[in-house]
Amino acid sequence: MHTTDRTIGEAAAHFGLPESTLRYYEKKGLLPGLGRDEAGRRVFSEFHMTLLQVILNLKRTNMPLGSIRQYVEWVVEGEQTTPLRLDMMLKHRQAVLDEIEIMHEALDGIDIKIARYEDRVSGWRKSRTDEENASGEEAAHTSYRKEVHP
Amino acid sequence: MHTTDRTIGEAAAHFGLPESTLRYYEKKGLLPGLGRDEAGRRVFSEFHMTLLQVILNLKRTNMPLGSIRQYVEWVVEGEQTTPLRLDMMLKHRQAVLDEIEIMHEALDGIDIKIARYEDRVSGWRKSRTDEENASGEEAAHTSYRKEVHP
DNA sequence: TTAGAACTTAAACCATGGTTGAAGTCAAGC
DNA sequence: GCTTGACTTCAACCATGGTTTAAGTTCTAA
Repeated sequence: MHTTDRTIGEAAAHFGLPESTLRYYEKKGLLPGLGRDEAGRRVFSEFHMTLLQVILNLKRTNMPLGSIRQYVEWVVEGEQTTPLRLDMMLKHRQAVLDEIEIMHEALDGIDIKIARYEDRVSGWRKSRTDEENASGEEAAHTSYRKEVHP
Repeated sequence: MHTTDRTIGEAAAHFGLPESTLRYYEKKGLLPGLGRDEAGRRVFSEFHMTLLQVILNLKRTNMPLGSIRQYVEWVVEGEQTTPLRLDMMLKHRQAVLDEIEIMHEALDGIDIKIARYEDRVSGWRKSRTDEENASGEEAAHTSYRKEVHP
């Protein structure tokens, strides 16, 4: 039992997670070899704290818990799994970069909406007289309303 | 019934989604006013195709269906909801940018692992004689194995 | 006119990622 | 010695985002 060991409460506070999540992660095999003290309480060693940091990095990039578990199993198996881990991380990195690019593209569509809404609102400020300035989606919307409430 | 109208099969093919997902979206209120033909089949108008494109942009940026539904309801309510929609989109855009930044930071941690694994593998190629070159995580891993299998 | 493809509904089912509740144990301070 | 807080287990529950299944209808083309 090392001085750097932590209780579940301390580990949870450190990472800003509920204790229930850490118990759940252990149950899911993400924290292999997590010890217990004489009273049966979980002991988070420095290794497990480091591992948790890695797990959270993978989670924040949307790796499913099942894949994280595979990765952790390879870590436990030792250095002979290095090529497997390297391959997994390289693929994951590319998947994350792809995902980020897709989000950027989707953001472009959202920015167009923002621009249209800002124009509309500032148009309202310029003149409250011309009530008919629908365009784009709103035109489609109007025609939809014509069809449904003719 | 317009010439640009589509069946559920055509709409699904257009967006690369299963038909079941489109039915599910309608049930969840994401496709208000979706019509039926004489035989009771869904009719996807141009408005609904445009709306679906917007829905998918929001989804690809991880907006929950419940929020998308709120947005769609505001679209149906008309132009007086423009400020609400603008506010929602601005907040969402910032949330997406934040999320992308968090992913980039997590990627940095992953890149460090990749570098370590690549070093290790190329080290193996340089000399197969020195079997003890553990560092970082692997050192922690070793000490963990000492604790668990002493 | 009959088979097959394409659609319909409602309800059940599924995976993921947790959260919550009940009932109990343990160590420390009053 | 007794309460209080921090922990334990196990099972049940939950939300999200669909997918699947069963049973039935309808258009299309040979």
